[in-house]
Amino acid sequence: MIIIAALRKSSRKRDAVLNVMRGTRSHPSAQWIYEVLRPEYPDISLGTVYRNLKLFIESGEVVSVGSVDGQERYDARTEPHPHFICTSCGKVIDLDCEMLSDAPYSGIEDKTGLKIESHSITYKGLCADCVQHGKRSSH
Amino acid sequence: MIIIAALRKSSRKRDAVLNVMRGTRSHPSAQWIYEVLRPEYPDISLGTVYRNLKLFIESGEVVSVGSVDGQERYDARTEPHPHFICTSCGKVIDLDCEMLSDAPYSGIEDKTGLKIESHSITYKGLCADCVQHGKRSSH
DNA sequence: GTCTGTGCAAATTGTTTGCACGCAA
DNA sequence: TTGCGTGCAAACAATTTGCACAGAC
Repeated sequence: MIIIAALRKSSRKRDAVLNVMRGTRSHPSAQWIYEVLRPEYPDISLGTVYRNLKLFIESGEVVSVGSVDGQERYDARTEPHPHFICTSCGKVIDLDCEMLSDAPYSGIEDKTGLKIESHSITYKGLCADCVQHGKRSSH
Repeated sequence: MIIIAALRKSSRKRDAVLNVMRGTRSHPSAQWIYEVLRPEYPDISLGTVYRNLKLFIESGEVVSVGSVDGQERYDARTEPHPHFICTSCGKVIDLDCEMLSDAPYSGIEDKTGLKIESHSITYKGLCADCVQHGKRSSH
């Protein structure tokens, strides 16, 4: 599928979407990418962002972090790593420290008959900024 | 907040929503709950299901498992436990085995300044049924 | 010519909300 | 009476899609 990705690709806007994804640690939404690209590509459309994100997800170059406040958030760092989501401001932060060992798959699979392909760990709470500003969890 | 929940509640339909949630292990969507309740409450509306789910989430009696195929899925078992999501049929399964220790919070919090309030572990892949029937991951 | 990527706007879909009514205190 | 729970339908918002066109080959 890397081959497929290599075959089927390249256009200025498509590349730009991937570059934005790779150049940020903010785990963006489609809307955010759209707004970042508009200055340089004034005629880009949100549909294009969505279409290309979907392609990148199929090819494995981008991964979804889940949906925050109703918007899907994406990540171009595809090695599994834990995320922290601030329930006040919606910020998504990488927690590079402490990863679940990637071994337990086989044990679980043997017992359950499942075929596990990925896993994710997500912490929720208040980010440092929101703690400082006395924000409260919006739940 | 248990007190608040105890004060503000009780209506046949509201109780019915919570009972459905507590009586299933299927991690239902609002739509699913609605369809289960309709035989007994033919005039119940989807809005009521959503409104009451939101209340239960605020009171902590129900928790969201995340969104699967565009629909939010809920769980009345609120103690943290890992989930498996089948990327072919959308089934959500409890993995009672193997839970991340709940200790690491303080270590992470000290280093990062975050206030962690919850965490979740989610595995994705194919469930036993879909493996057997040769289904493929829809990604 | 064909094929692919795109803008645009319309359609779709899950969820929320405004309003009026009905019931219980 | 006041207040809360609800049905209903409209509103909303994120995402998808149909269509016509542009540009690469």
